[in-house]
Order: sequence, then C-alpha cells, then structure tokens
Amino acid sequence: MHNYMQKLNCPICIHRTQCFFNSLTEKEYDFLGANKKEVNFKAGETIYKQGTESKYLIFLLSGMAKVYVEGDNGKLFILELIKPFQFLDIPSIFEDDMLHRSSAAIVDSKACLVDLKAFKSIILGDKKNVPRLIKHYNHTQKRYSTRLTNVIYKNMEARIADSLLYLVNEIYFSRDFTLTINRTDLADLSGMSRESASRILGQFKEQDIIKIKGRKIEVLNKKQLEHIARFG
Amino acid sequence: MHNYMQKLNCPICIHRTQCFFNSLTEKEYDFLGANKKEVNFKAGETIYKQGTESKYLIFLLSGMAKVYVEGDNGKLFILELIKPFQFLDIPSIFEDDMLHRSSAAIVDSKACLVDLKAFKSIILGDKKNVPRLIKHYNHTQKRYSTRLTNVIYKNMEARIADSLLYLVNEIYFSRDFTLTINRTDLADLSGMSRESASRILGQFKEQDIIKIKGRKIEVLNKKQLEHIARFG
DNA sequence: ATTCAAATGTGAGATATCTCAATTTATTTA
DNA sequence: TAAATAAATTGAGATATCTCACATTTGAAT
Repeated sequence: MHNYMQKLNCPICIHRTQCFFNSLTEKEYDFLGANKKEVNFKAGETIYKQGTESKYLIFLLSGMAKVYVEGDNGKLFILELIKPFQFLDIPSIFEDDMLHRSSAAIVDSKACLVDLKAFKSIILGDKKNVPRLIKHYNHTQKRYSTRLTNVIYKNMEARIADSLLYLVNEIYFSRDFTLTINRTDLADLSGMSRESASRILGQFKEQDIIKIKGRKIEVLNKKQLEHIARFG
Repeated sequence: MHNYMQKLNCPICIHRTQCFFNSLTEKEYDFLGANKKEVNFKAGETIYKQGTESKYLIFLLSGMAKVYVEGDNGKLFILELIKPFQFLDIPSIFEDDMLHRSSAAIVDSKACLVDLKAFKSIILGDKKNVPRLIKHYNHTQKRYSTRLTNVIYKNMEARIADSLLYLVNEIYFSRDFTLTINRTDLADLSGMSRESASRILGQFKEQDIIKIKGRKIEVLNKKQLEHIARFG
C-alpha cells in the first residue's frame, strides 16, 4: 500500500472513522450500508461519463481515479485526482440525477455505489447532515475556480509547477513520490499536450528544481516551484 | 425596462413570486427581509472580490452584473452574467464564508445583501428549503463544467458562437437584442482578447450569420451558429 | 450640427503551444 | 535475458492566438 494512503485529507468519505459519514447515527449508517453496491474497475476503465444519469452516489474505496471534463475531440482535462474515501461525484440530486463530469480508474480500483434515494432521505432526515454536504459543494466549486484560473491565466511552466505542487501537497503528501499517473495524465491535469508536459519536466530537471527517474519524482526546490506556479 | 426582464428563468431568486424564496413561509420570508440591506452599484463598480469573506448572501435586484475569476495579470474570465432576482454568489457557508469568484456591475445595479446567519437558520430550519439550495449548487457546477470545456476545447469561432447563443437563449431571450455588455466583456466571456472577439464578429457578419449595428446584434442564422459552437 | 473622448475595428509581426515524426527509455512478455 | 511493446523524450515546422499600433466609428457633451 502506498504511504499516501496513510494521511487522508478528504472532505467527505464513507470510511466509518472519517469525514462525512462518521457523523451519521448507527441507524443512518446501517441504512446507507444496506443500500450500497461495490464495483471493481480495472486501470483505465471508465467509471462514469458526463451527460449520463446515475441513481448512485459514487465514491472510491481503493485505488485512484481521475475526474475530468471531455471535449468532442476526445481530449480531456483532469479536474482532480480522487483517492480512497473521497466522493468521485454526487449527481445533480433534487433535479435530474445527471453527472456533469466523467471519471476513469487510474489504477485498479474499487468504488462504492450508494443508492441516491437512500442518501437523499438521510440528508433530509436530519439537519445536522446538511452542512457537510454543502461543504462538499463549496469544495468542488473552489476546485473549479482554481482549475479554470490555472488554465486561463498561466503559462505551461506555471501549470506544470501547479500540478507538481498539487501532487506533493494534496495527493502524495511528500516531496518524493512515485507517480501513479502517467505523463499523459499529467499533461491532461495541466491542460497541455503530452509532449509539452514532457519538455517542461525536462526543463525543471535541467534547472535542478526536480529530480526524475522514470515515474519517481523528487521535488528539490519547492520554493522555486511555488514561484513558478505563481509567476510563470 | 429591457424586455429580457419579462421572461426570467432564474434558478433561485428572492422576488416574492418566483423561485427559491416563494416556497418560504410568511414568517421565514419576513425574517429574511428583516435581515437584509440594499446597496447600489454604479456601472463598472466592483461588487465583491474573490478571496474575501462575506457575511452576506448576495443577489441582484436590478441592473446586470458579471461574475468572473481573475488572474494575477488583471485579466478576467466571465463565468456568467447575472440578471435581477438571481444570486450573485453564496459564500462558502458552513465553512469560512469565503467567496471564490469576483463580481462587478455592468450597468447601474442594485443588490440585496441578506445576512448569512439568517439564511443558514432558514435553510436548517425546515428541510423543504434544502433541495432548492442544492439545486443552486448543481446549477453552478454545471455552468463551471460548460465554461471550462468551452475554453479548453473550442477555437475562437466556437467560443464566440457559444457566447452569442448564451446571450440569445439565457440572457435576452431573443435573436435580436441590444448588448448591455461591451466588446471587452464579450471577449472576457469568450476567453480571448478584445481584438480577436472583434475580428470573429466581423467574420460572422461577413458570412451573414449575424447583423451588427453598434451594440445591436441580430442572429440571422441560429442553426449555423449552433454548428459553429459545436464543431468550430 | 460639431467636437471630443471612448469604444471598436483592423493589419502585421511576435509568441506560445501543438502536431508530427523520429529516437530513446522503460516495461512487459516470451 | 532477449525481444517486443508501450511510454516518454526531443526536435522542427505549423498554427492559433495575442499584442501593439493605428484607423475608424459611436455616443456624449457642447
């Protein structure tokens, strides 16, 4: 098991000891548990597609997944990486149950599907459950703003720096990590072509900002990376 | 008064006869009313800035506003245009009350600020009020996805076409309208420079897709505009 | 109507990023 | 361990978009 698993920081999760669902009563928890399914996904497999309906709340139990928006040309832009005990997505509940983003497994993963009706009844059943859900939406919105700003205003160097800092601070919790994602994913996370991402990485390596050995990356100069992320 | 005022389609509003607040009880409504302030903004004036805290729920009573994210370089990307009786923004309630986007008045406008505490207590006071709020978040998230996809995958022609269709379908409700926004706003809405936006408009005029007389725009061939928005 | 300032339009060169093709490196399979 | 396959790097030309400078139009003020 990767060590990034040890230090989870998810806003909402179903792991009994953490986040969202830990505030549920025993009864609520059992009710949700009775209305869930577990599904396995192989690396690369699509978990769900934007524009489709889902009767389930989806979150990850093991592995890693990417959540992304996709264009007609088949290209995709990764919004965030999802680790175990985080929601992959909540459909548009109280509306049309649609999903507005897509998701795929990066490594072999297991997801848990909770019946949406059961979830709704839990949310509406006790007002103490509402704030956590709202927090989730705030978190998502904030992430969207960041991603949008990132891709609109920053040059490629800043975008790759941003992605590396995201991996250090929010995914692997270490300056020294082995990527679970490939270069194409890193490029999609940074909103550029695979080749451009590769070039920038080489450039950072040349400047001794990072050290690369295949999928092993070590951030040598985080301060400078932060500066590049800010000013390009 | 512009005729676009007549056909409002807002997801949530405070106008007594429409949307969100019309489901409130008399008592709830009066309580919110007692905890609100009205503020006037001149055209161009900033209403709020991203990264700041707000103790108020903000929505528009008259005029028009733009909601946008901004980069360090002073450039901005407009997420949506806001018309009367729509929320400008809801801060990150149940968290840090922060705003993650910015807003400015496009024409002279009046906004209504509702005390956040009062709003929270209304939301938590009766579960019937929760779904409408969740809907608002869904709407916002969907809009973000659209904007993001737009700017990442589409060329300038498609982006301008998209903006024009947005104005026709969601703002003015007519193929024939007088812009309340200027060319710079249209460019910021389309994620490109003012000059580029201007060039594309000229191109569309040349192709008889639209007719332009200053700020008056008439869409002559909506089908083609839709095709361009889709395929570039 | 005339004048002035602001908004808008237009052209040409500059620039960032992409695409394609070739090469190298890493990973899997036999 | 070698061979085969997949992933990553690198270079060079192609392209979309931006920037800057200037021209034109529009709307406001006189």
